[in-house]
Amino acid sequence: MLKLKDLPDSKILTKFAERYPQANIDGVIHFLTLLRVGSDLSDVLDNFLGQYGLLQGRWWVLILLMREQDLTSTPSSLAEKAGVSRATMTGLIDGLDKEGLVLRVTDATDRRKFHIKLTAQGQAKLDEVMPEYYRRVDRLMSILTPQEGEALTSMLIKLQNNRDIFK
Amino acid sequence: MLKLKDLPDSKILTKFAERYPQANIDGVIHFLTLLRVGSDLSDVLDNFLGQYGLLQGRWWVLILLMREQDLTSTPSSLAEKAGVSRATMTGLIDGLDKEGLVLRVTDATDRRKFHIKLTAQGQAKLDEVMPEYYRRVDRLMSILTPQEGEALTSMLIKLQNNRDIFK
DNA sequence: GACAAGTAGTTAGCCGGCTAACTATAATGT
DNA sequence: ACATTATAGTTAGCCGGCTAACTACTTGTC
Repeated sequence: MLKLKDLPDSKILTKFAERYPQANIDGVIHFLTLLRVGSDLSDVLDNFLGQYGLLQGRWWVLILLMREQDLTSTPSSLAEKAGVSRATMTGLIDGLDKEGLVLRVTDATDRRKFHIKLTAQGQAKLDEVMPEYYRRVDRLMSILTPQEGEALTSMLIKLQNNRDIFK
Repeated sequence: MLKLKDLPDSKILTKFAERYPQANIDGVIHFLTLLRVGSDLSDVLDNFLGQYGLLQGRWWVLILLMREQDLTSTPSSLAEKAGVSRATMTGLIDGLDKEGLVLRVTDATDRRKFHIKLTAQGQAKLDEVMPEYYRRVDRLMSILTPQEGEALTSMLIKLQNNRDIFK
């Protein structure tokens, strides 16, 4: 991804505008800024989680399990909720299982299925990570006023809902 | 990445709030929404570029070259501007070179260097992609008013500049 | 109750990032 | 001028995604 500081200056924009007169420059800048900032913040989050031996994928699995009443879910359901393929979820669960953070339990009535359960160690890992995670997100986001935060999310969701237009 | 529809509901939030009382829930939702929408829009862009045999990495290289006065730059400079490692840039240039979209020219005075030049085919590829790209970005972003777009970018840049706080 | 169709999970192999280590060359400092 | 340090680019190998193909099992239909 391009870096923010390399967003086009006016001389370059003119060159592009001559060749591609239909361009809506402001829209492009807003679009690229969104991609860039999203990607950078994602990197920052991965970096933070890495200090605890986690990455976004594994961390989500633990959180999704903690959300469940009985701390249990299935690979398919986890994949769907985490927004990754079932194949990827197999790998995530393998890793978490190996580290003892989750458990694979066979289903008595449907032998195709597994139940994935958050272990005490898994919960302990979350208890280690989450307070610090919340603290840092709070510090990051507190640069925006609550009203700005609401406005930001509302605009993002508009774009999200509008994204099929791009296809 | 988690899906938007799986942002926590109030029952789940209560559970998390009890265990992690320091959490600023609104901040977390704004943060996660930003990551999610950024990632989804990035996927949409890749998907679009894929229809032309490009991906974000390669596409950026072509654009960065077109920005140059003489359509020429060096691998290091391209890597820096595109925000990827030099190793990754080697691979991107390999691919573009093989397809005839760019050219590697040796430097007469410094034999460590190459000059990477956009070829006529490379320019033609951009001429094929860019008008449609601008059209689609315009359609996507036009869901926001110009004022909203400005506000969005201004907030994103605040977050971007604040991200070291996360480390 | 047998067979077709559907579903859960895994495996294999690809892809585009990354870091670290390497080669070649240039610049610097004593 | 020569040794050291720095720089440009590449290579090797890792990692976490993906899709497609596969196995095992269940469901539904005749």
